[in-house]
Amino acid sequence: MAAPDRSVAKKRFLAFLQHKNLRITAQRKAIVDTVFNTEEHFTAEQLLKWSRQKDKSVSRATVYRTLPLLTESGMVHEMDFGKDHKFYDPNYADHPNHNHIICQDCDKIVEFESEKIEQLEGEISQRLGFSVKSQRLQITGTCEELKRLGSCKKKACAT
Amino acid sequence: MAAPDRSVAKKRFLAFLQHKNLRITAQRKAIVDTVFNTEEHFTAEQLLKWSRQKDKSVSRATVYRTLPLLTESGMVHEMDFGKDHKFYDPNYADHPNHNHIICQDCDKIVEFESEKIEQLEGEISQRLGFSVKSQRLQITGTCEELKRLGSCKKKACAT
DNA sequence: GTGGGTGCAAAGTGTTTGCAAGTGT
DNA sequence: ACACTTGCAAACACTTTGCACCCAC
Repeated sequence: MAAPDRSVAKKRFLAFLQHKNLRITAQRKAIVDTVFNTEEHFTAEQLLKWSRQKDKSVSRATVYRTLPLLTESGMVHEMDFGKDHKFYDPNYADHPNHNHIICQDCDKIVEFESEKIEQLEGEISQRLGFSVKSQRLQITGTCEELKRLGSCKKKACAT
Repeated sequence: MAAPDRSVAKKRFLAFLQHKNLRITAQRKAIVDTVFNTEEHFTAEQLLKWSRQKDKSVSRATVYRTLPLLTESGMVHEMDFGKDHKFYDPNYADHPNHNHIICQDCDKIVEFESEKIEQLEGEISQRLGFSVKSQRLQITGTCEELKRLGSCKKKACAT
């Protein structure tokens, strides 16, 4: 449930592989299935764990070698919040310009889109003599839960 | 030249140290002088190099141990653009809410402030149930030089 | 059959830390 | 004096890579 048109993104990625004469191996299949079956942001390590549940032969190296392909294809976005590991976001096929807000306590990440902000970004970049290639607005804050309860549910659950 | 009120930031930082019962050693002095004598963004490694020009006894470890103090004091901001190392920005004493745009080729970083964006950020965060603690808008793009010449001056010079 | 792909373990990279000696206050 | 600091090098965490075998096309 709650599965948007992820299958489209998946197909696009497989096409991307073929187009580059890259092979669709069992390991890549497991990784790709995993990526496009979740709507959550994930880390390399999580992806490894999840993929291994589908195919135990998936190695860490293959995950790390596949991740750049996923981002290169545009189907997945790499996000660096300054934490020790990067997060990957499989929702870029549908929403290529969304932004993120992350709770400083529980790492909860919420996505949002704002045309106004996009527009402002464009104006400012132009004024400064840049062409925008990508943008990311990261807001760090405390989510309501944290404010009210002193900490977030998610923190307790996040293993 | 082009030295704003950096001396103020420096004094504030030294006061911050005293307030925490931390000592003003020769090494810290060299590091702090370096930080507040530049208006450029720098990396840990650059800071080490520059500081050593003032005091050869400054070690990498001390730089890495001092950096968190600088950011904790609020006088310096840590920025993670997803590159392999972090950048530090000594301009936050004056402009606590500025944003950055970085050239994907030459790493040139330009700062800008935008009240409108700040305002939008506040609105959006509230709607999503967050309280903003800090925000950073990072735009990655190509600077005019890169577009016109195929690469940036700065890249050639950056050693 | 062949060129790309894989797992493994070793190597890298930026950053952190344990320790014994040193030093501001 | 005492607690904070330091440099050094070893340790870390995440990611990348060399290599010999493997397999999708």
